[in-house]
Amino acid sequence: MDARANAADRLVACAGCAMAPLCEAAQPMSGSLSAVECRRRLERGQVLFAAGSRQDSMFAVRAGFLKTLAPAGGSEHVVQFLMPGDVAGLEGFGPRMHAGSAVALEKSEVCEISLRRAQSLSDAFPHVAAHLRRLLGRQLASTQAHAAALAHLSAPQRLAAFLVDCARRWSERGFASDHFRLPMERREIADYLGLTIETVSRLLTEFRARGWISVAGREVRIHDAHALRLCPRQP
Amino acid sequence: MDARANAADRLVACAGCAMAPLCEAAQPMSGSLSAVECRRRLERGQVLFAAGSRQDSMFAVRAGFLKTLAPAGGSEHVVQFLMPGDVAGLEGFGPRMHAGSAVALEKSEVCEISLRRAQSLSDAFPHVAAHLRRLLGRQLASTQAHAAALAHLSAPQRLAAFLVDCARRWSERGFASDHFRLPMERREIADYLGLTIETVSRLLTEFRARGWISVAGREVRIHDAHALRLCPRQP
DNA sequence: CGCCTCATTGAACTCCGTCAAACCGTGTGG
DNA sequence: CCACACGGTTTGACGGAGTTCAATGAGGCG
Repeated sequence: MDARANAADRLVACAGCAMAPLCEAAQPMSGSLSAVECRRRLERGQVLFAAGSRQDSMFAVRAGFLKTLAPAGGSEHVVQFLMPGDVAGLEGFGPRMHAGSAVALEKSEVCEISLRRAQSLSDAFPHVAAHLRRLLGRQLASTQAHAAALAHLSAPQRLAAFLVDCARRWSERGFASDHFRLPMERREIADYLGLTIETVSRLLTEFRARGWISVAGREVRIHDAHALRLCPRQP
Repeated sequence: MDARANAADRLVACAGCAMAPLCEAAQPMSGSLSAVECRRRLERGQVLFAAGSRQDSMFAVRAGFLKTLAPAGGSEHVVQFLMPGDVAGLEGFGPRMHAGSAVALEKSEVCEISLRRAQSLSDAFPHVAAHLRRLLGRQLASTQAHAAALAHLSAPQRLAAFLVDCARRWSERGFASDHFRLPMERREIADYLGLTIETVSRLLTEFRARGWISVAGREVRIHDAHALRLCPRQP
């Protein structure tokens, strides 16, 4: 069951992977099959890279889920959740050091590409360089949108937007658009949204009572995405 | 007076400009003096680029101050303030369209570099491509840090951190490290920090009452940066 | 089964937003 | 020059959204 799920994830991983152009560019260049130098398997809770550590690689999620954390006044804060096909470690392009860290939410597998490799591929293939810039630009735009949401949206609006966003990203990978699993704890959702676990829990039951969603543990089904999107300041 | 201030800004602009490597790379390549194709003067309130418009340039602030805005549920939200030497428009590398907009806070001047130009310079000079990646990576890291601050810090902590950050960036450009001008309105500070004007105003007087800062209109002097950094949840 | 972590629910509190009024600096026109 | 208007800022009083504290319920695993 778990193995089958991982296999299914892998199927979409390479086709829709954000790193695919790098791998394709690398194929005719060297004997290796792709730009990926090694794959790493991660157990739940295992750290892929830690804040402050030297950055010499970027990563593509091949299977499973991860979270990335940014330092915030001594503590750390969840800044994004990574699905298969997503990329981690781009923010380390700046100071050559990881500003934040990445941790597996469940048994996962990532493809590692060394920065040297990425750099030489970029230098050899302009379209790879452009692709990396696009990736960075997209991630920057989405992080800005997240900051805007934290600053301006009420708690119900934030949670509703989060659920809709999860469904969208999940369906973009070829899965059901109205049914998905939240692989992270409530605590991590709350952290990501700048709320507390209690508020998240209360709002989920609120949404369920209104018939907008079904929640069973970490399984979520969306019944009325429209209502979630229009979620007013106080539901 | 205004002219003198602008002149002073320009002096640091090129030496410390984030775009400098592009200009230096372009010099021996073509007859032009730099990578900059045109300079644009902006009046207070003038829009440099708008969300949804086609992106074909990036910009370096040469003089004055700007704000960048991200769309947030119909409205817009201030995601950063740009000082001379800062760069705007990188988030458009993704969708080839400006996700957000940029507006001048006061009479300003920016250097415009077309994306085509940036691209060809990147392809010709690997170190320019690496520099662009660094810029994007840095901006990504700082936007993540801002999101973390919005999610986790109390109102006083956010404002204190903002003041300290302004002082740091201002001093990095060679100016006084304890004395600067806030060129934006209270409304824009509040927007950036996810607060209201009233809260910002109240906290500024609070900080002043504690002797941590002096405030006279938009002029700010920091007396106790240490206290600001340690600013507890309720001051 | 017993223990642990995670999740849910309830009640009291509080920070901060909302509403409202006063204040101030600047420009404008009589 | 003064009166006035106007946008931005400050200050006060109040209420509510969301946190905090606390207790209970529900799975997961040895």
